[in-house]
Amino acid sequence: MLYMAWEPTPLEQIRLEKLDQLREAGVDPYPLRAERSHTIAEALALFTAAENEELLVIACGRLVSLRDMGKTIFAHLEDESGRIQLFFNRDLIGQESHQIIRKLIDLGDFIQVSGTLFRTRTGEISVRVSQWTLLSKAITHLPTGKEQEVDGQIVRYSAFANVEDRYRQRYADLAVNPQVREVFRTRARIVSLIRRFLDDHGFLEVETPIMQPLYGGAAARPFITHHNQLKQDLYLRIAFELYLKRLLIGNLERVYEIGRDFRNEGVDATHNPEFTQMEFYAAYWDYYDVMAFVEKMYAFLCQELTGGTTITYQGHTIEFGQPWQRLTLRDAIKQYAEIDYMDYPTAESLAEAIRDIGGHPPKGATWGRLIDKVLLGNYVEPRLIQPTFITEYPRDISPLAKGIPDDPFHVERFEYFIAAMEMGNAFTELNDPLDQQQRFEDMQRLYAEDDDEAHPIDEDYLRAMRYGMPPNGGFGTGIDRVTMLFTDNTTIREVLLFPHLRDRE
RNA sequence: GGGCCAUUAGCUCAGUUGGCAGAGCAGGUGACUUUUAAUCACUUGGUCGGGGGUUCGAGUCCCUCAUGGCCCA
Repeated sequence: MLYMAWEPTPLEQIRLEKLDQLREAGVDPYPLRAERSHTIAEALALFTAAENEELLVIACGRLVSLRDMGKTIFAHLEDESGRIQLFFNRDLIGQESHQIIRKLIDLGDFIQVSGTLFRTRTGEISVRVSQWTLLSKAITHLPTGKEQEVDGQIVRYSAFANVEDRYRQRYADLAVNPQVREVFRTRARIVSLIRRFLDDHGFLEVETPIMQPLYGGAAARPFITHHNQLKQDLYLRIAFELYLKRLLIGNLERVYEIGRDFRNEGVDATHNPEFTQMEFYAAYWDYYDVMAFVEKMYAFLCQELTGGTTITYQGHTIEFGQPWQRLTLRDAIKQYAEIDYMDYPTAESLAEAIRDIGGHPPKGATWGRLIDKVLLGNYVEPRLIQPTFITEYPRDISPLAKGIPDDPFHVERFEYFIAAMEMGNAFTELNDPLDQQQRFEDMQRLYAEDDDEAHPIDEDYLRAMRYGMPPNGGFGTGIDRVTMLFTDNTTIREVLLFPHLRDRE
């Protein structure tokens, strides 16, 4: 991001003058320490329980409304837990202090107040402020207008809604839009629940290199960086797969990692250059075991997050309370595109069949790529609203998955779909080192050097495999998309705190 | 990569066939002894995203660039 030198706006100029006046009045606008006895939610709960007008609280937070009535001033203070009304009276806090609030305190300032709780005439629980301190003066006013609470709902009359500005200044977005804070609380819960679920099932959390001498494990272009002292180019990882499977060779039976992947591709509603991935691998599982486990994991997530077995996503009710639909890729395409791709065993004939149904096959696409990107992506994926496993994928786009016996075309791989989004990918992992070597060599023949599917051959991975890898099932899923699903968001930017945007001058 | 849409005050937005750039909130000054979008009076605030063009005259029409959004590949 490009940072312009700061030129105070006229509004900021006024706040800067107030800052000087505060200092002249002996008020430190940025004191070292604060004190708090209760969060606002705690204070409200205590008072609601006992209606005790002796209860003294010290609360801290941001001023979100200010109504100067003359001798008395009403305000609302917000902390992360909630908001409470403040009642300032000149006779209680003294004339000078009263005057400072009226003249030098603004919306957005952080303050600390102490006082007892009471109900106003209209019944709102409020702090009868006896002392207050400025904790931090805001120079720039927050981008919000007035708001009120109606039946527990906060109604805004001038919300901060410009998408671009919200992402570029997420701090301001978070400060004024509580529902945005809630999305990121949910995201944190999802990560924590997934971690708990895996830990409870005997998985070991590990960390593998983000900067790698070779990249692999997915079809994507990497970012390249350079180590100066070692004079070595390094790739930011596009997947964790090849490192996690090395650990199975090392007799660790169940491992997982939650972390950042980096893919040098377009930026759109579902793609950010860096995103959060979870992958796990379990020895002695096949991809049927993985399917059963994933169903359980989602049922657990849904139960913990919602208390039930369903969520609503963009008006659709998504059900996690029963086994998911399972459909082979071939049957799914027969059903939704009315093509049996086994009738068209070459890329050329399949491309022709796709054109016949009005599709647009990209030039030079392999057989597997046509099935995956065109038939699955355009005809099947948009129809898969309820959780669905699509199984048995073409071999030429799945070099790390084990083949299906007596089927030269397919491998034991599934992807799963929820709400028409591709959510993740899994295989019965290939553990035959010689077959793996053959697959890598086939990929090099099939795909040009600059193709996403083309990868350098990882000789160290093949060496590792020759020591013996237990049969295993592996799984990967995007945490960002899981978060989109459970927070009912349609763009990845809404679930990333700081989504990537172009520089702006 | 292609198409469409958007960009106007700090925020949210109007702005007619091309004819003096507006509103609400925020801000400022003042009034007000418990208000709830407090209210009332007065009031400040603009490189109309940048650049170029057409025109007597452009927020408005044309070209171009930037950023963002949506759709397609």
